[in-house]
Amino acid sequence: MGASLKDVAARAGVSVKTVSNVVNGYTYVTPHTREKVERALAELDYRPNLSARNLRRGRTGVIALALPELDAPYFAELSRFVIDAAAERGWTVLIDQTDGLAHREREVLQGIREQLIDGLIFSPLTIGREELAARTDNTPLVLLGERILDGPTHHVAIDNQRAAREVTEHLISLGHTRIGAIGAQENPSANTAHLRLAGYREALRAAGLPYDERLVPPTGSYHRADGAALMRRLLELDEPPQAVFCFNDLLALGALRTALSSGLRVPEDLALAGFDDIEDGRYSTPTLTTVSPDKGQIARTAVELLSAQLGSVKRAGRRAAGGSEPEHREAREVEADYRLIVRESTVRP
Amino acid sequence: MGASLKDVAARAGVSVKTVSNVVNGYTYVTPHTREKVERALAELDYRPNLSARNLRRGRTGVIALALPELDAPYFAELSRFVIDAAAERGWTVLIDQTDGLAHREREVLQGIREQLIDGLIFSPLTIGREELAARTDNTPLVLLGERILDGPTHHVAIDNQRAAREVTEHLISLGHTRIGAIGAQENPSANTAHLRLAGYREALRAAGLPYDERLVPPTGSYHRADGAALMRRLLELDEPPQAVFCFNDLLALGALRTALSSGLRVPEDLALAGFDDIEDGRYSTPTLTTVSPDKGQIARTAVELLSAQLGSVKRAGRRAAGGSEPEHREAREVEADYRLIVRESTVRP
DNA sequence: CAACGCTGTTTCAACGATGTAATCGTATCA
DNA sequence: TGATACGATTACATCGTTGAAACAGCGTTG
Repeated sequence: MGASLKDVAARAGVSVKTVSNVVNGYTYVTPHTREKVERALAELDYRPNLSARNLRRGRTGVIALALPELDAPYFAELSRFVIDAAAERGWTVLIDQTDGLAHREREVLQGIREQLIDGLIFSPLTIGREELAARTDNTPLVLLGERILDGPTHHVAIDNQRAAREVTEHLISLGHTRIGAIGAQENPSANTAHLRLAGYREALRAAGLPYDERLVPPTGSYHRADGAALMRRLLELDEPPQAVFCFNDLLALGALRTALSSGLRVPEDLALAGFDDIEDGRYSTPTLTTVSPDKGQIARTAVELLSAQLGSVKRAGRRAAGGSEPEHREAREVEADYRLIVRESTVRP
Repeated sequence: MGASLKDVAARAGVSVKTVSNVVNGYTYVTPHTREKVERALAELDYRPNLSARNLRRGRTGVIALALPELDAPYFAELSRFVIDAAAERGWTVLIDQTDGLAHREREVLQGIREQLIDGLIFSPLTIGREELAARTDNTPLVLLGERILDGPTHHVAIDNQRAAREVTEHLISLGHTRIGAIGAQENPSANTAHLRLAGYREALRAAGLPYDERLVPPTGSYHRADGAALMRRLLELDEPPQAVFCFNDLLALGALRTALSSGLRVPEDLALAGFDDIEDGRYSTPTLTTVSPDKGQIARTAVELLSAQLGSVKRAGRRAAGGSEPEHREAREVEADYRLIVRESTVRP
């Protein structure tokens, strides 16, 4: 397979290092030599051996993106943006699926792939503050979507609470007074769920509406099936809700399915709103009112934050003997943009 | 950062190689030594440096999965299965998005990541037989979904033509005589599209129905938007179809959206069928009749085929001097299972 | 008891690339 | 003309790991 620097050097009649210099754009090389080398490079179709280069340089050019499930559309869409943003910096992305399992998330944090990756973008589901603090691995890290406070960790997220509040206010503005929510979670580490719930309650309170627990059935996960099941429970109530805010679009699509097959008209009999703005929601019937986070911005920002950390990490080589104190750059919390998008599921055009 | 074998060896008071032996489960190590070493390993939290290991072994433990778009649900779902199957073998998956662009697909084939990956699973969209034959890189390769004949390439696919025929037969069996198809492609390399079209025509012919080109508008891509647009064109015909077979579920969901918002009832006024069985189609209203390829089987088979090739590739080391003839194991074509799943979009329950 | 064959461990070299320092050649200047 | 500076190239060590081979110790065997 691939030719090595040695092969190229032999062919060009120069030393290995000179070839290396040409490859790396070192300044002091005679045009004549450079040309010879470049011809040899081309003839042998030289490709640097990344393992070797990484071993020497202490960098791999690969970052990991750890997320719960690749087949949840939100994450699939986000991944695409992350991969694109990483590609712009010449990085390759490797994907780790945690399935939202605590032990898998812990493994990711502890750096299963430590030696293979330069950095980690992590969208946690169940991991909490303590686990994060207990992290010993010091691969640069950027968290997505979770606002885990007072940690020394960079993260990117939208203001979930405010967004949730706006959705709920929108439902209230339509005249609904009995508004349900699907997606509350009992796991105390499920930050996102808590924030969205808080936003929902805030809006109710501000409007002087009561908070009725029966309208907020908890769930463990956020798939269509959960949305469908929870909606069924809501419809069984003596006094079902007139509107429901689902904490993500998958839940909303599941709920929509239940509602429609129960003979309800949406939005006439029941208004439905989601969160995430996945593509499905733009083609469902009715189309889905939702919160649209700027996924491109989130991805780009995450990659930038990673890049910044990478810059300040000293080259591998021999680790500074004894120096074990973790670097304490302060964590940057970046707030990404979002928009409330009103569609047919809450307002007939 | 990470401790190296050297550090561990020093701590345990043995040679580096002995530590390596313990790490790699070499048999002949005294329980006593082993224990000492293991303690040191644990104390220093040793993790092998993969770059170094790979450099030495000529393997990286990473395979690439190249596909058009991660955010198309079919590919997202498939990716999850591939990642899982790879994980069982201790491999990590790196994802390459080609966007179905010919030049990106060519790059993938020529091995952009050559030095980073041990193997490639590739789901091409536009690449044809010639490009495949022109491939110089000899990283083990498995193709997905495309039946590119007489190439020396392993591949996994379902029998697209037969499946398409069955879908069409199903529509015919419902009594429809004017059946459209959405998803035909003009690009001669778009094998899958041609096979599905062939299956469709085969069914028509067998039933003695005429093939009407106007009912089969071509498209360049397979997104919801395309399905929606093409459906609009079909509905504008003097004599619109009574049933439409869409070559994938995204097209079908787009078409469904157009049909419903045009006031048609599905399936009463228009029957719709898709292909791929993505989760969206199980929660749409109506739910979607579709062909369900066994994605798990496809993924596992692809990984197995790759594994088999890897086994027979000689360790890196110095490439056999001069020996440049490509190995000619014959290509294995594996046919994966699928099922026709009839749902509400063709038959009211 | 010498030769042999095990087990257990070590030494050495090598994978391919690159940083450091040394070297060589030529032009410049006092 | 000899010292000096600098441009261009090279030798060497090194990153962390592992295969090959050597070696040491000890029990067997003819």
